[in-house]
Amino acid sequence: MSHGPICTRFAPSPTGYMHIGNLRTALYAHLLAKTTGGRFIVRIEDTDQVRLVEGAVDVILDTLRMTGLSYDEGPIVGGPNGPYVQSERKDIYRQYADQLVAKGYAYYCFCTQERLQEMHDENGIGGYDRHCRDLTPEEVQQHLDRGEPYVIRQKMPLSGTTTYYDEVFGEITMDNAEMQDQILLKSDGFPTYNFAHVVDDYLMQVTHVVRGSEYLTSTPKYVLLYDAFGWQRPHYVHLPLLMGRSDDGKISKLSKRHGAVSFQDLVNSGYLPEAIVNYIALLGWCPKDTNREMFTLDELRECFSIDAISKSPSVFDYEKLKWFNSEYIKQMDPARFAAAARQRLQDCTPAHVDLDKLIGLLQSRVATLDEVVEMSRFARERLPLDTELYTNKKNKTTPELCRTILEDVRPLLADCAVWENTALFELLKEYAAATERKAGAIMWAVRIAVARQGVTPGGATEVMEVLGKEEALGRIDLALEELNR
RNA sequence: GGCCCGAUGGUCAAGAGGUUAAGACACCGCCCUUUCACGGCGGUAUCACGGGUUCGAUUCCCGUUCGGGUCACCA
Repeated sequence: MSHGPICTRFAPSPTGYMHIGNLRTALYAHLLAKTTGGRFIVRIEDTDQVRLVEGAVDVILDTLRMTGLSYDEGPIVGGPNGPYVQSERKDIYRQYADQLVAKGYAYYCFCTQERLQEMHDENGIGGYDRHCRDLTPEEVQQHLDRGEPYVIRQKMPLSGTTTYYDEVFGEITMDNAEMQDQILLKSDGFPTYNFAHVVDDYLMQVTHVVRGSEYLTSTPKYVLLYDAFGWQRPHYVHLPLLMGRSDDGKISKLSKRHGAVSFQDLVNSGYLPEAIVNYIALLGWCPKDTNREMFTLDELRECFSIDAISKSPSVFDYEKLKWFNSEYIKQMDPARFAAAARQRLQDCTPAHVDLDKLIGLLQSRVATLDEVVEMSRFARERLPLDTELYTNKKNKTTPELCRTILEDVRPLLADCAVWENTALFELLKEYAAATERKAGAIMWAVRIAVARQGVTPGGATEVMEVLGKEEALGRIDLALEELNR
């Protein structure tokens, strides 16, 4: 591939949340650097003063910390080529923009925003007529003397083509005539992304630019900038986009309208960072020579490679994420799961409920931590019960049969000295044997009566144990009352 | 609309000039079982279309179609 150590960067703008597509970009950039023992840099691209969001940098850094995407240089930790926040590098960009103007690769533009607006067509697709491209130095000076606001634009070649090589997509060629004289330095003195990232990537010695493929067609403009400065172009690694399907079935770049698309959203609804990382790693990349799907970050660092990155976009599938998450929950250290579950349950669970037992039943049955709450509703309240639930084809139960069973079993349970799963199980089995009834039928009747919901975490005796003797018996009484009505 | 990119089941995907075209999720069925879940076994379903090149194309080339991206003082 390439010679010398690889250096990649993750350069998000602080929007206040970490989009899952951005996280995948960060992951790949991190992996590419780390598989080869290279450097990974984090740089904050906050040149849009209008869209600044308070605390947004923390969101980014917290996400990287939670996912384990460690970086060698970046905000707070610093590094040899800092600062790593673009708003703190304002002077640097101006200096390089001036250099470009002096070399004839950029020029001052004094056109008003109103004038620019007028050139946009009905679809808002604009063009700039290069009105100021050929202003004489005297004219420029006159405007400047009048104190008029200005921007600095890149002077694109008017003919010919520009070609660059992308590590994923191969050779990309664009007609120079397609490229606008894009703005490098805005009238507020801040650079645009188009300019700032080129300067920074050069100064920070980034060797591989990893980013989404939405930049595929604007990259020729950036390589022209490298050429103008006389800098060596970096390697480009454009990633296939992450897509979402909206209600009308249309597929497009994953965005908020597709649901929870930020890392924080997913974590808040009970997804584990490890599961999220594992899933998104496989969206657009596939390990060589293996069918394996479960990967820790360390394992990914060992087998990641650019040539296994796919070219075609992939649709984000919440079902598959859920599956990964359930696998990770099952593998979770029980104590850690218990802590997470307890946090969600303790405030809404009545005192008579054996929370530890309940949590123990839950771990192998939930796909997300949030499901812990929904799945234990039965323990929290006496749900409205449809008598038809007593009817079960397989166990051949009917409401009438269940009533008989419950009447029989109620005194036996009341006499039960040790209110514990195994003892209760034995008791009910003895009763089944004595009456020559199917154990399944007994269990069904009892489970429905005490849980009052069709799907429960655990069987009849486990449910009873969780509820405690008093509540369980109370519910059997209630069930009998309802069945005798 | 111009330009750029892409196309293997519903989704993620492996694959290769000759294969019974892997695997995973989802779905369906069966088994296990104390319900549910877990687990086990099995099943339905894919190479967008048309031309070439070739003994042979899903794989290579061209076109079409479809999908996506992009054309900002946003990144």
